[in-house]
Amino acid sequence: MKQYRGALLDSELNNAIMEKMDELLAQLNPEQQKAVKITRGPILILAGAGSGKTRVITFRIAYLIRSKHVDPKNILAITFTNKAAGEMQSRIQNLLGSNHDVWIRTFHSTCAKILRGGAERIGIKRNFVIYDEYDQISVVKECLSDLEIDTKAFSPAYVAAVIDNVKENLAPASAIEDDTLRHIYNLYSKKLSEYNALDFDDLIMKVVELFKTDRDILEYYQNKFKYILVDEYQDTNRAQYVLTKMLAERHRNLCVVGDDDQSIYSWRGAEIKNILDFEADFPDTTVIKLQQNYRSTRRILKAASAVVSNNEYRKSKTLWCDNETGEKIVFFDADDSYTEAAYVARKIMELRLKDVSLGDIAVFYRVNYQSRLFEECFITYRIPYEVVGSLRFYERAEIKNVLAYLRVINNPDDAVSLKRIINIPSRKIGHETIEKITAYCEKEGMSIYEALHEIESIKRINTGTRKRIRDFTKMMDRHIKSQQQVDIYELAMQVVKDSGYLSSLSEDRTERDYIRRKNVEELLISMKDYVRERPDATLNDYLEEVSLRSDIDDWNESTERVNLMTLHNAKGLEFDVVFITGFEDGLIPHYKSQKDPKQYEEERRLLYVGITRARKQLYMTYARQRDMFRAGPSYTDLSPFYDEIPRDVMCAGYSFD
DNA sequence: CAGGAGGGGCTTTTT
DNA sequence: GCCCCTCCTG
Repeated sequence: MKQYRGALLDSELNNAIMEKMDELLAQLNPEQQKAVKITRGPILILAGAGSGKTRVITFRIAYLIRSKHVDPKNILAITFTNKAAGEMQSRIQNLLGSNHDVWIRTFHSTCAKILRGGAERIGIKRNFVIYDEYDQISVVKECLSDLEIDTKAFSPAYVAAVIDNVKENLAPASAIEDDTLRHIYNLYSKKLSEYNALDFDDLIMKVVELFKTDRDILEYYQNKFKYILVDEYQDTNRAQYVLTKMLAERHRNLCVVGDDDQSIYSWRGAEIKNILDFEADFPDTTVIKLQQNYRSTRRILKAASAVVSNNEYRKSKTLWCDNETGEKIVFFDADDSYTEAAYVARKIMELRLKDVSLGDIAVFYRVNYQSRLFEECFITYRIPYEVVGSLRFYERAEIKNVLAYLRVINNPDDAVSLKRIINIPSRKIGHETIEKITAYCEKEGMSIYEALHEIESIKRINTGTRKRIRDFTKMMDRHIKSQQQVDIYELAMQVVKDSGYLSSLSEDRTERDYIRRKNVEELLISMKDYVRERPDATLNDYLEEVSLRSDIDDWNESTERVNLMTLHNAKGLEFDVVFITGFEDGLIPHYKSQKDPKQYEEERRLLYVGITRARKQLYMTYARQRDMFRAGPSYTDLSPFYDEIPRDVMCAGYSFD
């Protein structure tokens, strides 16, 4: 009887869900419906800007679960940022009205999670640390100095780029033709494994390695992920492509979504050919093109299409729309960058009087340092603003210092972090001492942290220094022990107090130190929140999350503030009013991208991305003079892309005085 | 041997 | 403008 009632309720519930699903599907155009309903086999969804992509993806996942009764555990959805993942997570939750176990993650966090489970299989310890680009540069510098290579001949940044390139393409070290670079690469790899650290690209590469080494693990994930969806497919690199292919091989229910016109990460190894060649890779692919734009006015769309149509290397498609004609694009030709900023500020004041919400306005620029002028100007005009990016919170020195302490506690082999904090605050343990310890490590084949415990056996260190090292080591050992007993917030609190770091920041009276202290406090508060939200999380979990967090993730959309960000950060977002600033030759396109035609086309796509973010009104500004930091003001030329925008959708902005 | 002071260098975009 | 490296001082 009971069972019968249950079944009845279930079927009622099901009917309600099916009705709701039908209702949802009715909101979609025929192409979008196809994109939701074709669930089997490989599918390529070419989703033009503003074509309702996010909606299609979320409906698709809801449809799989509700209408096709797919277990949420069997779905993997890959997004470009954690923020996009979080948004998708909550949208699906809203659609389904309950929690679900769909894996919605970035490539990097997916891989980190897989490695936490099976890394030991390929000789990586479970508590590995993830190195960001600055940590990576530190290791490269160590390598260069160990090998006595002049940093002028091989700049650390260049070497890091070579290393990334090799890994992004899953190439073996032997593929590096230059002997010196190959040696550096090998030493770099050796150091990372000694430090029990992985860099960003390792996360992907090591998972591929793991899958090749252990068929059982691969099969486990192949069976787990019966349905795979990859968003922003145009921005995947070779390693990510191989990984995706491995995972999808068994069930072949792979849906990739992207827009070749919005591929803007080739410099990070992204291969636009992954999306262009998808049909060749999977011959039975269903191709769906979403070409109706629901976002922008006709004029904005016309400008965007005209610009991008100058690219050779693309799948041909035409975006169209039913939307309003809209206002003309306003182009403002400023005498210099200060006038440009003032123009933007005064326009924003004007918009504000017309009841445009500040949160619906965005200012885009090509490079982060352009934000400074706008910030200064907005402060004088009392315009609330928020900078997304630039000085990233987790990359600030004081934040990295605190995290470095925690990283060492979590993984004492992490030499980069250990060297970072051993003399912060000053304990009078300097370079010379570190050098001696490192030499000892080499000889004895141990980690620095181990060597610190044998400090008495290391020669030529004076007694005072020895004592200070003993004190430091004892303190760290204490924290390593107490790690299990207290939560992350408590631990961090103890560490910043015990190490003297917090008081070292409090002693100084400069404005900067005050800001630093505030930042550390902010970090501690965020840890408290983290502990409250995820009481079971380990220190390792926390550090991983922080390493993979980008700052667009923390950005809060609904605030009443003007949004300032780079064109790259603007991807995936939309605003009523958009300002594209610095519309100059050398910035858009960036001067470093002018020689290579492929890169030049990418700059055009970047502009395309910027233009298509605007719903109602677009402003573009150009400064005839711009301060190139030290060299004083220099004269600029208008962007060559200016001529690609049809004259009839544009008009000149006026100056205010 | 640590750490401050001063000079040279360079800055695209970021998971 | 700022950061990093090097050299010199204490």
